[in-house]
Amino acid sequence: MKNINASGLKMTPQRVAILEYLHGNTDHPSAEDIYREIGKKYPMMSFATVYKTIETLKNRGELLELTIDPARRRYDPDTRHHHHLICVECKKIVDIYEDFQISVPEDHACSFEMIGNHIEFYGMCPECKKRKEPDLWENSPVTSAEQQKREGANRNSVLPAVNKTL
Amino acid sequence: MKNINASGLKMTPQRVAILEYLHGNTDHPSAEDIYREIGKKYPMMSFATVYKTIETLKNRGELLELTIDPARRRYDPDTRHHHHLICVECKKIVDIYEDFQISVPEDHACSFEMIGNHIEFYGMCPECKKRKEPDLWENSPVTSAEQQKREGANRNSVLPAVNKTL
DNA sequence: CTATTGACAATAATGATTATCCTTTGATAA
DNA sequence: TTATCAAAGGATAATCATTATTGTCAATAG
Ligand SMILES: [Mn+2]
Ligand SMILES: [Mn+2]
Ligand SMILES: [Zn+2]
Ligand SMILES: [Zn+2]
Repeated sequence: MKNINASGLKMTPQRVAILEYLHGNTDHPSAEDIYREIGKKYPMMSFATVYKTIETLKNRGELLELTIDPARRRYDPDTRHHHHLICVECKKIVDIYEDFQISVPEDHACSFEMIGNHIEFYGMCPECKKRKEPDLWENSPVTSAEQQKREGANRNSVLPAVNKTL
Repeated sequence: MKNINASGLKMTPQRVAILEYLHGNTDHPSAEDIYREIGKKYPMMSFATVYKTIETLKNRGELLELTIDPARRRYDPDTRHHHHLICVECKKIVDIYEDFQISVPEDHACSFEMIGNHIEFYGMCPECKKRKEPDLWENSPVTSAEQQKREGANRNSVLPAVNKTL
């Protein structure tokens, strides 16, 4: 995501805003995250413009599309090779820059020509861990509202497969 | 995915058909793949039934939802912990059962409680490799139709991020 | 036999993403 | 500076996958 005004693409206020928002951002935002955040400063911005700019940046190799969340695509302005640790509860994503030297043995690779890899780590962030702890210490039954919320969060879970992958 | 009629869930012709299709299947099919295939034998089957059955199986822990393909969800009846190797060209997915013993060092894990991980390997399958080779040996310019097709395939690529991840 | 329940099909609704269409604007050079 | 024009933006319609709703039916309990 280097410099704000890279060569070759026409700079517009909208693009500057998106690039500024993305620059150094480690939140792995969705298209809507980008749209919503920038909308605060530039309410006239169209959602279509966000999508089109994302597409442009992807094609230029300046933005990665993460396929971690089944509900929506997330984007990563850090195009260096790295991995991700995802909170199965709140869906927070943190970068992992370890180099894991993994490689598939020839005999298991089905003659594929290897290009790369990406590891998704699943876990629970400290905040979510704390938020769930109380249940273990309370003997009061959860209210139906709380239960509802919890089930809902689970149903829309970013990582349904993940919980089972363990 | 064990026995067709596991305890607890009512067996119906539709479910039997889906379970039979899924049993031992290593294609990681999408909901539509399942619907289309089963439709050959049972044309009266509803798409909604496929989705509901998928949901049921997921909840029972007998089916994993893969978030590998940004365009659609894919399902895996093999719930054992394993990884996947994906052809960036044709999107074929093959299972990798190696145990990679990877773990994030404490100081990089942001105090997350680790739950699991999943590795996506990217590569090109032998068939796709062969299908692309000719270009290297031909000096004839590609036709606009061929070019179009190639770009189209790239635009809709299952793994746009992947090519860049390298 | 009748009520209950779970599953089905049909179909509507949602939500994210993409496409279309017309207007505006940034960059270039006369 | 101004004319030019392709690129970019905005509004909005269309798609596509997925989810929700509704009425019907069949198996089963009582
Ligand atoms: Mn990242
Ligand atoms: Mn698999
Ligand atoms: Zn969390
Ligand atoms: Zn292939």
